[in-house]
Amino acid sequence: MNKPVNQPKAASAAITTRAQDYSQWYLDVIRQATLAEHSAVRGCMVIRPHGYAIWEKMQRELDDRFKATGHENAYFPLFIPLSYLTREEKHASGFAKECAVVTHHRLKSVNGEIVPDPESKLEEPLVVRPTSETIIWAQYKNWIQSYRDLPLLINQWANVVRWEMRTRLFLRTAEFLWQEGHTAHATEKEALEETWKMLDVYADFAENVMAVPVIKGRKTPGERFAGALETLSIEGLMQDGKALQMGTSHYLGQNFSKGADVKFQNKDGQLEYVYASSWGVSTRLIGALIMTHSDDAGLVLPPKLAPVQVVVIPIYKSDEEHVKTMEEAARVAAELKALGVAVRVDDRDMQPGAKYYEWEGKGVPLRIEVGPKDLEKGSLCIARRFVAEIPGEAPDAQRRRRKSFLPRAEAIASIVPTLAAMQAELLERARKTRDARTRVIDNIADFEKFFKDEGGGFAWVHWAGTPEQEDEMAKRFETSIRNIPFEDQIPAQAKGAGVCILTGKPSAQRVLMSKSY
RNA sequence: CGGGGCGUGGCUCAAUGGUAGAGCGCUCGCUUGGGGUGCGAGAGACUCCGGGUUCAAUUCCCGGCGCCCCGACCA
Repeated sequence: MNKPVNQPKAASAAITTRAQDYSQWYLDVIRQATLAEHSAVRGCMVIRPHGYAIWEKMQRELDDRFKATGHENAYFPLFIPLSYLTREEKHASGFAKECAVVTHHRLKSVNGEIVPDPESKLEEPLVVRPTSETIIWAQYKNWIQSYRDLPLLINQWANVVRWEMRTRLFLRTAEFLWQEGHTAHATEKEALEETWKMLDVYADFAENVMAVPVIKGRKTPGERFAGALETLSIEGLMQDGKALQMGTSHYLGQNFSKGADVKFQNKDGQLEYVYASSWGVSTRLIGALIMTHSDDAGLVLPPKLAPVQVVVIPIYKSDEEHVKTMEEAARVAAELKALGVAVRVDDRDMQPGAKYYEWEGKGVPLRIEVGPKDLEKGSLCIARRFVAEIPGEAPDAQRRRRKSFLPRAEAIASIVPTLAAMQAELLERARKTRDARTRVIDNIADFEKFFKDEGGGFAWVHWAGTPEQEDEMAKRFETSIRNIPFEDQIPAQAKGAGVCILTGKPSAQRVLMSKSY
């Protein structure tokens, strides 16, 4: 008997910039936190309850912001007649390669095999919506006649399907959940204002709810939404140095109103095509959340998005202790609930340590331990999911530092402020991580060094190249222009005019370049 | 769609041309309980699908499907 012993695999690989390891780490966090998994259906994802609860929290926060800016929710069909999609040529060709198409409406048994009934072939194929501009504007034609009907500010929460070549949980799945806003306006100015306003809503959500710092800017023409005159985006930087587009807002001009023939009569009695915007964010944001905050112990959630903000764990030996600590745990939970905290008591028959690992993996920000000693002293033990890092610190030392024992009343009173502090700390931490991976770069040699030797990140560079030269950069360095940041997004040391990093031609301002998802 | 890797209990992985093992998880019993207690018993796999070679295929070959990495693609 000289067989090698199979070592159980560590809970997660270390966070690293190597693509394969980072990808494995990402999947490990998702599995450990039970957020989602692959479905048997190609490229599709099953979102587990914990993952879905996070999405629900995101929905609520976003929805509040949409309502506050005058929007209403509605719902439109899943199926788009093929002819609708082709009314806007650029739009149609932009999505042509990734559409799921329904061609039959009935099944039939042939030699024991169930197949689409050839006799049930649809006269016109139906496309499963990859986005809803066309079907919504077909409807808007009936809703809009007069300037009095404008602006029309509608949002839809829905699923969409894009048959992508390569999928990745949350980041790019064949089917995903999102919201899409579709607004109609009487003037170009108003539609543009809406486009910019909703990008601000997204940026506010990303930073103040997700605790992910983002950079707002305009996409280059090549990266625009198919059919848009202008596409704005917010871009975040993940822990492996790759950028993630976290939300987009499009100015559509009159392209879709012309395609669907939506005209209105203005105050002067003249017919005019309506101006449009559309904007959306998706479950991809959950991917951003994972890749921004999580660590080797699993998921880290900002308190505002944690379905469980505090978990209370009773610790006991005897039955008597069990009863008493459970009573106290229930009291603590009730008091926290009254303060508006999402709290859960974990009374499962398990070792306490095992529960700690499990809830940490799920990203719960705070844990309260209630043991016999606490009952005796009138205290509580509060453990944080994360603390500021001290380089080189041993895991045990950090673990000790994460716990604090406080008098009961003080402990209860500290929860809400501590959650608020952790929310702020996460944003601060993410900002530092991002800034440490951000460089102002003025020549190709430094650019190459940054992306090939130093792990890469955000590069502020001057650019005056052609689209072909953008492709050249992509081939050489795997980088692209994430966006052309707004003036107020540019850090002081990156402001001002200069010369293009590739061509040496004059450039008015820097753009944001990086590798990306 | 091109290049590479992979597909074996729920999870992570071994092994083998003669129908399979481990760790973790799960169930039961005792034990333990402020960071994954320990011991014992038990359940759980037609080795991704289809075909070929062979007396014999989980293993070798071909095709398909799926997953991971790179490329292409990605409002």
